[in-house]
Amino acid sequence: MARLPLYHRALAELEQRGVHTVASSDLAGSLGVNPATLRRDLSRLGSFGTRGTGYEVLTLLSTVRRALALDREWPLAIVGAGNLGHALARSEGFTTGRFHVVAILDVDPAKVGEEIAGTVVRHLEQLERVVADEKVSIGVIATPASAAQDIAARLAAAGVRALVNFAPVVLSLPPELRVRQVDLSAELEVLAFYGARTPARTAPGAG
Amino acid sequence: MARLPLYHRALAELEQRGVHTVASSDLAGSLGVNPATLRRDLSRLGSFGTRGTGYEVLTLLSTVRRALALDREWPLAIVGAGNLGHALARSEGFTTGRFHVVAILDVDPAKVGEEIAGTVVRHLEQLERVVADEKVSIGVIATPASAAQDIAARLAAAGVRALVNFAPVVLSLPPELRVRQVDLSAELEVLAFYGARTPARTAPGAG
DNA sequence: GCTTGTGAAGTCATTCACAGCG
DNA sequence: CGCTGTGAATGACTTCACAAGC
Repeated sequence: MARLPLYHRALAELEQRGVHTVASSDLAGSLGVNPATLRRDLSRLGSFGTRGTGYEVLTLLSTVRRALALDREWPLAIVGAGNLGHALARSEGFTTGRFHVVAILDVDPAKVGEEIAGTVVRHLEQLERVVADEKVSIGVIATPASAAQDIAARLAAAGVRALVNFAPVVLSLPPELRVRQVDLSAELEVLAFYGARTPARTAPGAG
Repeated sequence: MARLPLYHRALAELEQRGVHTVASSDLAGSLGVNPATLRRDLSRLGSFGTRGTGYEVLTLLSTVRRALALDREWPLAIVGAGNLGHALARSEGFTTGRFHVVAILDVDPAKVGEEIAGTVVRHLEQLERVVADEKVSIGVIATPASAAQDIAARLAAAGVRALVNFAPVVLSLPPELRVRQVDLSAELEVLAFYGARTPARTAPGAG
């Protein structure tokens, strides 16, 4: 369920603000989602709202958190210590909450030994050992496209169960491996596609 | 059509390799897509293959390229020169082909003046001017979540037509603006969700 | 014989709309 | 009354399957 993280974030924010209760229409509205969709999503979790009132923020938050399995630790390994690898290792998303970067790997000897956000870069040779030792469950591929398939296969063989792939290649892997593809140029290209179709807007301030 | 970039990449690669002709089943197979889906997608572009033979790579490539509007220039502005902004400005996806980073903006005076991949960081104040002067059509938001909505609104008002948002917030903007949301922690959370449901795999090498 | 292009069927997700409950 | 939870309706997209054409 790809919308759960969205709900999770919104609920965490409501909790911060001390809100106790929220109606599906309010929560959905702030997220640009149809209220019925939200209610159906939540009903999958078996979660109970109160008719006439809405959902209790605290209860719902912990239900969603448990559904997302954010009540346990998820050790990450980042492969590729280039621009992107650096940025990811330091990024809030990859260091906040239950995700922890436990290893960064690279082939380049010049990068090995470097410390990024408290983690020392190790040589790619050690991939299998690191995955086993650190019980890495999610691998992050931030290598050039040419290396990605090989790295993915090694991560898979080493026992990793899920991958986030930032390299612009379609990975072929055993189907039990969960893969999320994040493709920066594809995002831009999709925008170009639609942008070309949208009539040009008039200058700043107009309209 | 979110699959076009995929086709585009695969076709570019085939062209590189000097392949002249390709069948839908081959192209689709290498991309993990159903051949019928691929054929239907391509037929939307009005593109013609040859029955019994397949598609001519060169023709198809240029058709797809034109459909993606990659036959014109797309000037980008990156807002936020933190870890992610740096990485994006230097990343291949953002510098290759028809996308060009024409401006990088940040509030932090310490960052202003710094040169990243040939572009000098300017102060956020200049956003409106830069968008107009450089005819920026796509804005990239790489700021903290707290700043994103404000920046997005300014970019929109300044005349930008599409946004890629890396900040973990749902932006509320006029609907004629195309927005692509890229959310790193959401990707991880989705994997955690599925990962928790998959039975644990046995140790490396087994299976 | 091989592969495209596409009606028709099938699948999955979203949304409507309302009964049921607080 | 208001809001949830959910059958039923809708809609979007995918896939099948085959006639048409090289």
